[in-house]
Amino acid sequence: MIVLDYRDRRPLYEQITGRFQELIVKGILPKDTQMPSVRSQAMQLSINPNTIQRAYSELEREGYIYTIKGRGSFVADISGLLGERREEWKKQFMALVEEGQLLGISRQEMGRLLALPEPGDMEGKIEDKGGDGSD
Amino acid sequence: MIVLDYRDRRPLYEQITGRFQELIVKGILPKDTQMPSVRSQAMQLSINPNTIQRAYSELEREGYIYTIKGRGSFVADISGLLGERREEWKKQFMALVEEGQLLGISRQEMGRLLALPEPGDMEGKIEDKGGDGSD
DNA sequence: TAACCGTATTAATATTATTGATACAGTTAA
DNA sequence: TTAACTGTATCAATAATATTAATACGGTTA
Repeated sequence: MIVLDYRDRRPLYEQITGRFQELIVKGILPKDTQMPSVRSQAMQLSINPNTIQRAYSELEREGYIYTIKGRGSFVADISGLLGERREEWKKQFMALVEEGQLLGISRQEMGRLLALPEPGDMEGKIEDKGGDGSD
Repeated sequence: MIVLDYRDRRPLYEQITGRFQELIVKGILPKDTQMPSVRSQAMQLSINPNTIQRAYSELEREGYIYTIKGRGSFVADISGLLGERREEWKKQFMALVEEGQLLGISRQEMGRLLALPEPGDMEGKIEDKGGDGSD
């Protein structure tokens, strides 16, 4: 199910997380399927169990799997799958905040930007029958 | 003008770029002021000229200074740059905020992210006594 | 108890980032 | 031209970090 490529620049645990993400997203590993145990998977790939452990930790952090200590790890319900995107978003956000500080924009000022409701921020789900009719 | 802090986790060249950015943004180093030469600045700080060179490369890439080979490096005109950049930054920021909201991240949560103090966020090592900073 | 599960801690190692040593090239003035 | 400045490029030494492994620990189940 998993194949390692030692010509790949990426670290082993990253290859493994990527493969499992693919298998899970494609539905090949459905919700609640038990993942191979860290030891069996490690033995099968001839690497250290900790490397599998790290891959699984990542997968869990990103919401792809869940773990029951002593029992095993299982494929999570990814119908939402927002976890990964949120993490990526946070990274971007923090980077942008730092950049803004170099431009002389204080965090306080950023907070004010957050507080300002934007034009068109009024929960656009409300059907406004008196609108301009566009859309 | 520049002081190194060896207790600072950040690399030397990053400390240096940060200090100069501050000095330039605050107007202590006005437009067209000649920067200290890489060698003199290096000697003054007792570090390798290459470290200053790297800092200057960064500053130039970011538009804070310009260089004339063989003559020296000089403070660039940042009057437009800063306002322009801030506007651009705000656009990016608001766009990212909206994107985050689509991912289910509330503005309140974003505010909490802003509040987190970062490692190495303690600026203020520069002695700014209000002098004109000429040298 | 035994045989499985995941997890935490620490160390060895590989990779990358940072700084330094040195040589090269452009500008200016004597 | 030479001499004394300027920035720049290349490569090596070293510091910092990332990656993997060795090992021991605690939970679950039959």
